Amino acid sequence: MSRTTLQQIALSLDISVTTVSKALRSYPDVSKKTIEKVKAAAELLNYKPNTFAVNLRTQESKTIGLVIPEIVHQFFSSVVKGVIEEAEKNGYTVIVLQSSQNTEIEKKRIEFLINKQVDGILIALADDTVEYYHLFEAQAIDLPIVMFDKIGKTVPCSKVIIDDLRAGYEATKHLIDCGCTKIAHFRGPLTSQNSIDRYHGYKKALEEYNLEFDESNVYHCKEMSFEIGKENARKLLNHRNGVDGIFVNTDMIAVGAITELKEHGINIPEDIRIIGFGNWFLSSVITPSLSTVEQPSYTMGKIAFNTLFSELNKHKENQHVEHETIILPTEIIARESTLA
Amino acid sequence: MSRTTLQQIALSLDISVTTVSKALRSYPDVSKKTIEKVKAAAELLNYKPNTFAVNLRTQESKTIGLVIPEIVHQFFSSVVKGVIEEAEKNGYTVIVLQSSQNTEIEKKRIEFLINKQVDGILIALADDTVEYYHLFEAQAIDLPIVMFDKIGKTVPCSKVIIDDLRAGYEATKHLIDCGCTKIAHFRGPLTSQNSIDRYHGYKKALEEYNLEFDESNVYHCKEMSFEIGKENARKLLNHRNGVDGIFVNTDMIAVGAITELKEHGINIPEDIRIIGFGNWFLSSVITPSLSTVEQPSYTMGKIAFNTLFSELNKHKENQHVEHETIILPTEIIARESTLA
DNA sequence: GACAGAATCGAAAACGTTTTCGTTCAGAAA
DNA sequence: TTTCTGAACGAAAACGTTTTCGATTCTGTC
Repeated sequence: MSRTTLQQIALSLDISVTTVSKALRSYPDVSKKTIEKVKAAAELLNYKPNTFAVNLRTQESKTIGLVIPEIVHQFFSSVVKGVIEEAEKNGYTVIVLQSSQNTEIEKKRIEFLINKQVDGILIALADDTVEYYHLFEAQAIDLPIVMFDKIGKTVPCSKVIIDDLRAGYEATKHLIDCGCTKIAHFRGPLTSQNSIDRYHGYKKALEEYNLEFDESNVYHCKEMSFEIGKENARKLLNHRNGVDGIFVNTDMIAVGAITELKEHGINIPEDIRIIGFGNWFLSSVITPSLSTVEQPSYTMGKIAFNTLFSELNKHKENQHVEHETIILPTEIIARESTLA
Repeated sequence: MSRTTLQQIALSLDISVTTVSKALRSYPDVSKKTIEKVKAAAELLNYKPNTFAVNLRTQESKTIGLVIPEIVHQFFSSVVKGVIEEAEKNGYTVIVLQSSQNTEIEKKRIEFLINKQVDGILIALADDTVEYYHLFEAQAIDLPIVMFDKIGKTVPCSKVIIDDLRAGYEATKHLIDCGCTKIAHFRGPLTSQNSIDRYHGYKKALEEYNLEFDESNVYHCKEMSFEIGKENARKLLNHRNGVDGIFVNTDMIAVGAITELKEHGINIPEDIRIIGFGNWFLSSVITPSLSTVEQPSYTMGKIAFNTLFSELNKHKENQHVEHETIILPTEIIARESTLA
């Protein structure tokens, strides 16, 4: 009752294992007649190649690793979906791992994938990752890496991202367009490239529209949680400083902020306008609904896989791979929280 | 620059490959001295066993498959997290696949996992799965299967679930306790075991408290979406029938319903009280916040993996495996939408 | 010095493929 | 008849482990 092997097909047709293997792969040096015979027998005996043996022989696993900071996360789970679907179409399997936004764990995950002998790695860095030795180690043994969303700018590999600076600029400009004159920013972790760029976009918009930039109106969120949003909203209320608009680094934080502000009797958007980032589902159903920046996740996953896939193929042909950086578009979604 | 092999360690110490292999696995028939020597050399040469070869030799992959209906889904992504973490602790890798709530795709996924030669399968069935031939096929080749959340009651395997009937009963009872006398139910797909059981729990509660059961107050949701919630809320308003409470099969549908009801000027909880199911994060931040049934997801993932893990081990020892059904507790979370 | 028994090691097979390189054989060309 | 060509097939090595079983060495005992 065990799996059919080439051996068994060979025996049943009284030919060699070699010929069976070649027939199934349609080698030119086996006659059409035997090819048909073998394929029929394989079908009949329900032959499925033994993955372990194939892997050992070909030295590849048709498997890639996908490392993300968090799994229970609308953006990342959506990326995962895109990657998995695209991988499936191309005969690849994906191993999903999470770094829990922690460089040390991220290192372990990479090492795990190296040991598992995956063919390539897709990764969105943890926010506190500032050194890339673990990635270089993978590259040293010729493992192709493609980064997405949370990248290290100095790592020599392909990248799939959005233009966070531009998006931050647009979000801030949206508040200005709605009449805000004193705009605060809830920024993300200091080492997160996304957060840095969105922050710069925020500053750029203020400058361009001749609004005063005041460092004390920038609130730091060490993590992307609802609680942090509430906490910073409280700080802002103590300090206030005439703020009439807030550009928040992430929807989840913005939702926390809105909740806290409402509890303190602040009217949104009348007293303070708010725009978030990411266009999470929950932003559309809270009261008031949250304006935000739509950011592609599902397609980012698909594109990330496909660039890795093409690198894998070039790699197999020993062709030179040119690293590319793909920038996906974002879009302002205006809702109640920024009504003019 | 390629990976170190047992061969190379053997050569460097002038002993046989056999001894190296045995030393690394601390066989009793190799001296302590050589064991140390070998382990030191392995460390020095940065030896990592070749997974492909190990798999082929041992005929196991230390990999399991996990099939869920949807990845971008708070409940299931949380299960995934639990499974992956527990797997990692025990040296297992997990391949995550989604069935998109579609039996045909589910069959393909199972077949894929069989071909990939995973050691076991964890699955939450698609809602429209009513035949289990694809699962029996896996079991026929001795692949252990553990089902969770969305199960087929007649499949002979271990299961990790909640008591949906009881939870449905409790949820309905909660509405009754809050003073509702005419309670509607938004039920899920007709073939989903969860939905069936919750529906029965609903009926049981009505009976026990002598409230009239009226089939026309049961609204059918073929899928678990926000839109379906709005749609059914609209139907309910047309029909109304004096309904003052709704037990909704899923938080997402409940949120859609609340949104629609608010748009029609219905006050919640004054006019109609609502309780959902699942305790999704968004339920706590919408207005009014949604009462719901807390349902373990992360722990369900952990426990599901662990039961599969123990079956895998028994399987290896050729021990008989006794199938068990583990029922995890649920809890009513009372919020604004059911204030008395 | 002989010998039993324990301690230590290694040869070889096996897992199931893929691919290189020969071999065979029929028929064509000489 | 001999030689050559090309089509069709197969033997064997290789991928890197693990494990069985036989061989060797060592220890201590009489």
